[in-house]
Amino acid sequence: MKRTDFKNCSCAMQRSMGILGTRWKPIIIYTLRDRKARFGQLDALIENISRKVLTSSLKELEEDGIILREEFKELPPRVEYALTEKGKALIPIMCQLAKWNEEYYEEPAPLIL
Amino acid sequence: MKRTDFKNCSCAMQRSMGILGTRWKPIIIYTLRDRKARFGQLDALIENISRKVLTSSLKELEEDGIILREEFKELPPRVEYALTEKGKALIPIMCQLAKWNEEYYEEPAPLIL
DNA sequence: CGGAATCCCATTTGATACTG
DNA sequence: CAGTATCAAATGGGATTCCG
Repeated sequence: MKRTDFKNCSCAMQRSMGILGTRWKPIIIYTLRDRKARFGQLDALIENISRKVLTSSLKELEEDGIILREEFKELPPRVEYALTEKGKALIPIMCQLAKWNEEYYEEPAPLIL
Repeated sequence: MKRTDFKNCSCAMQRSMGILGTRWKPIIIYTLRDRKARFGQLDALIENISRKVLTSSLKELEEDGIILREEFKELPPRVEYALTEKGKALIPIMCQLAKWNEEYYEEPAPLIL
């Protein structure tokens, strides 16, 4: 069963995971919680993400109605990504998820070299 | 970069995804929100999950301090899984995630065959 | 600048059968 | 019952190059 098939499951949680159940998508949404951002900005803001994953994730999130892609016909080209209402509804949830980690996170012991 | 490497990132959201950023783990946690459950119960309650994925997910969630595995020395064997405090702290978040989907979910058009 | 295209590897997920 | 073992397949992910 592929992930996107989850979207039509009878369980709401499974449907949510059909949209969000990857490593990077929640991070992208979290990054857009308080700003629009251009492709290059997202690439810079999100550590370690590759352009390919960023591209495909943005496309899928757009298809799922989470983000909006706005293309300006300029030179050099400019594209801005922002959350839709449906996406904005996820902001508090994403923030709680980050906060949850901070509350239970234990620093890894520093390596002595 | 593998998912588990996320756990030591500087970004709290990335660290959360290092623990939860898969299809099935949030669903497992959600299923345990109001009950303990045995392995077989989880397998039955969670539609379409395979035993292998269930096994490995439970093991990792235990390592990450999200769930507790209690093994009873009986015959036939009995094992119960329950959320830890750290895991319980995720319950409201998981519930909001399910609720989010219900609010924005549109029934797929029925197929006419 | 914002991708798309290509190539390739790693990880995740899955089906099935078997075991203490 | 609660897993393992095994094998296979899908998906995710990354590096690099190219283009309008």
